[in-house]
Amino acid sequence: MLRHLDTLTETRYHLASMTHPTTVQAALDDAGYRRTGARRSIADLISARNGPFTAADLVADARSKRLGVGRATVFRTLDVLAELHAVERLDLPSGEHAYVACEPVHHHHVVCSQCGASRDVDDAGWRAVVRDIEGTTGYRIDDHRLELFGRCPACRKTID
Amino acid sequence: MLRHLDTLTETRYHLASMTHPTTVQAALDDAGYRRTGARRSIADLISARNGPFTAADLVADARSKRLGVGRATVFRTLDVLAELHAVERLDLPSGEHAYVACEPVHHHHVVCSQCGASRDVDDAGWRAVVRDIEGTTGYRIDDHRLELFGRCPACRKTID
DNA sequence: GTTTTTGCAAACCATTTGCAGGGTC
DNA sequence: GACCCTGCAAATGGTTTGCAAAAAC
Repeated sequence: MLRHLDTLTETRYHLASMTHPTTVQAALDDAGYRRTGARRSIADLISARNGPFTAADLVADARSKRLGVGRATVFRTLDVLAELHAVERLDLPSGEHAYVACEPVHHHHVVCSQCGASRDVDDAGWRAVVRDIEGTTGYRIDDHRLELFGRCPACRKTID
Repeated sequence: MLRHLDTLTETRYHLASMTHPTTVQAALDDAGYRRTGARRSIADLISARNGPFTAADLVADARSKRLGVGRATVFRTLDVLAELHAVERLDLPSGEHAYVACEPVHHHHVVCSQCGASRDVDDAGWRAVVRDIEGTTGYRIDDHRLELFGRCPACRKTID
């Protein structure tokens, strides 16, 4: 079952956002969804990606590989995966959505503004900040949305 | 020029997100945009709101007050205001955008998940967290997006 | 009078939905 | 065989755009 990653076009940035190839499919299986060709294809396409991707990206992937997977199914499957926390949904300023494969624990990503490589970030003082904010505002914070953008180490080495 | 706020329907939560009534208009003036009726109307509508609002909200406001302001103009003006940082643009999970009037300095908001009241939040340790993340990931963070949700003090006093 | 703005309606584009056929269990 | 899934195409809904008329400078 373990699939090799030799075919990846970008191999430099697996890092933390890289998920085990079968994790996505497993999430569907565990939740009792039927093992269909379309879902398997989509799971594979997601596993083959490293950085954030959009639904349109997957549709294009599926199309170029002639997998015969419809737009609607891509959206439906991404919806399910997001609900299962097999994938995290980001809200882009453009109004469209991006997704990243991830483990089902809450965490955040830094996305490179140049090459798009993403990394997970641990709670590093984050909890403390939330507590502090609760103290000064009186609000009891129960949810948040955090996205970080910047240049990754590799890109920073380039002149520009 | 100073406009009274007596007509506000919600008066409980001015708090920090409440901007001086003329701030929005001033931003347009300062940037050299023409003083038109439509822009003045929109500036007023924004100033009359406290919490986050959507473009559709403003369109509805304008319509109910028969101000004769078109949808397109609302969007165009919000775009300009966001660019001028007279308004902050939030990306809702639904894919639509919300806006909050704010001062042209970078800061964040806590939004009450129950009544919608919002407050500004100072940097309270936030900078430290960013520095820490830069240290552990090697990324040089130059932009971020942060939204906090929780119940405000007033709502927490209610049974549920 | 020139240039910017505006409103309208049509265009866009990501996402959703209705539905009949097809695959899974 | 029953029910779940899928693809297609049409519908949706927020946002944008083309354009001629209107307003600001």
